[in-house]
Amino acid sequence: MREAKGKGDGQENAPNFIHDLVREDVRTGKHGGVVVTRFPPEPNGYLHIGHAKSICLNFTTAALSDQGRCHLRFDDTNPEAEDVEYVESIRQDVRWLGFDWGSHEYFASDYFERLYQCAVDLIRRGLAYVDSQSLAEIRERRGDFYRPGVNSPFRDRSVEENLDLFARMRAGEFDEGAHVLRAKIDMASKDVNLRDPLMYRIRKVTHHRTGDDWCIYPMYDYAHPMSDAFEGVTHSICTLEFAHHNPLYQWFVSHFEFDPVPRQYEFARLNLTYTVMSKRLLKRLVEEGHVGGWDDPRMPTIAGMRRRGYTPSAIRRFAERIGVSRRDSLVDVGLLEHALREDLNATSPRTMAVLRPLKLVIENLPEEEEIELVAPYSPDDPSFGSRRLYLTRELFIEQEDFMEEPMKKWFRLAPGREVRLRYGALVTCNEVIKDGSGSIVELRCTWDPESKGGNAPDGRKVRGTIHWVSAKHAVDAEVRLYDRLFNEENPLDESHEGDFTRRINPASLEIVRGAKLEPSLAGRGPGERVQLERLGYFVVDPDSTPDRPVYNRTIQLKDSWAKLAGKG
RNA sequence: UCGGGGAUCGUCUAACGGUAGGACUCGAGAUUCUGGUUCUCGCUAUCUAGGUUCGAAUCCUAGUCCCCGAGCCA
Repeated sequence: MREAKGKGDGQENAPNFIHDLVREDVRTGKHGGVVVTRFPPEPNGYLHIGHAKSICLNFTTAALSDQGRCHLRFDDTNPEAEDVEYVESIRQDVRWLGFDWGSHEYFASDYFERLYQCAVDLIRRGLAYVDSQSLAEIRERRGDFYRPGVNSPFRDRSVEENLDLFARMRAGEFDEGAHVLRAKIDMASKDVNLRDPLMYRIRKVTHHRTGDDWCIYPMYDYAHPMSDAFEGVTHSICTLEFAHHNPLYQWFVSHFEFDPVPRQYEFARLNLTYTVMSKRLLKRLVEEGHVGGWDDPRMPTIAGMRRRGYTPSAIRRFAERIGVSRRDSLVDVGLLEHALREDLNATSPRTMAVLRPLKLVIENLPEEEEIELVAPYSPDDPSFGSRRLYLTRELFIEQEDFMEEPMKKWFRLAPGREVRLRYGALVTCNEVIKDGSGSIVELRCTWDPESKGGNAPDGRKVRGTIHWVSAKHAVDAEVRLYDRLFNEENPLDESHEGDFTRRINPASLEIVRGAKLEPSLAGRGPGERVQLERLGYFVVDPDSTPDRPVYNRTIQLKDSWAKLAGKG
């Protein structure tokens, strides 16, 4: 696969405070100049473009040092929400984006025994205790933003009793909710996360990897920093909502002799216009049938974008261009689309297809004649090669490319007007045939045989060039035209009426069944990308078969005519 | 009523006491067998009010607004 070269893709000095800071650490030789990062998804859903930003950041940050590496770690500490189904999809998505974690694939669940032993160690040192309050009591005694918490009556249990209780929790002697293990920090802390946070809870649930080996499971706040430390992570990068956990993160890792001691850094998560990014909301779109699934081409999931025809390098370049900072932002999806077009423009072969066919008959071309033409796949790069087209008496052109009463600045076909059939010939429209109801069904034209191939023989100016296919050679196809999923920049804006699903764009998918493809488009397999000239970039959908090709519109070309026409 | 984070063109993001720059968008033009691409030019910003300084987006003071935080979720 060709890649757009030149501007971007790792070469630019992208704005990124994490990179700045890590470069400084490398320069000063911190951790021996080595940088270890990790991408830590919970296997409970599909990855989306927001995760892509994080993946790019983690991998490119690690690449800042020669011996740097980025781990893929599944944060699977909550068996109730997680499933192996997601593990493979996550691997596939990260790989597809172009990143390689080598042998460094880990699961928090692989650390359960070690985490348990570390917890025992904390108990021995009087830094953790078993609390036997009910959930409601714990919540009540935690206090709130304005009032400090109150110590649990179980806070001062002896080490022996704690050890015994914790062992029996593990052994399955207690019901869910009977006890929890808590870190003994400070119930009066202004930071509610430090008010004796829970480390373990009892869950008699089968884990997707450890089965029924465990009935106590560590909490994120404990498992995450420890996992980072076990793996030798140096820079633990996460989104801003975890900033409050940083003191706790440090508390845990500082109580053991880790080298290096990992440190957490936070950045602002990605928000994009005209979509939603939360797993919960995306799940609703799927479950309520607003879209066809997690890989629906309208979804901002990696799987959806892949099916839509996005390229990994466009996503990477986008991630790099938007930069990394600590401010909340809502990135214009136009930035993503620009990166996409930039890549597709450089890599897609040009072909022709007609979405809404209008028959055009060349009266001075005999029925049996087939004029063979060679058309390049790229207007400016011969290495793309070429394919054959056939000019015949009956052709299809786009309904939109004919206007019976042309408005001003109309360059396309109209009665008495001459246009160029792309790589074909110059044709002039003589007559418009209509059916009983007055709709145009056919155009009668003549062609200038001197213009074969599309060149004006005498250098005469022909402003309009339109796409076409030979009726005899055309292949029928289904084409799915996708547009943005929501009508509003921010579907979650509270000033709107009702639920966010009310902002779904009813025209986000239009299925065109009678599209006519040029022959070269028929044999292409799922994932192949092309430009349909003047229409946009398209990709073959997995639903496609040799007899029944299905193309998805990835994105339209920029259209300055639409802009002009729109202004009246 | 608490704690933490953050405010720079329409959008994203630089400038770290010394010319507010880049990308996207938008506008004008050139080129063009895609009203595409490419090229040229242009418009648009430091949250507010004070202060320090020869000089402030940057430092100080006081405000304002936004985001996050009280799961046995991550």
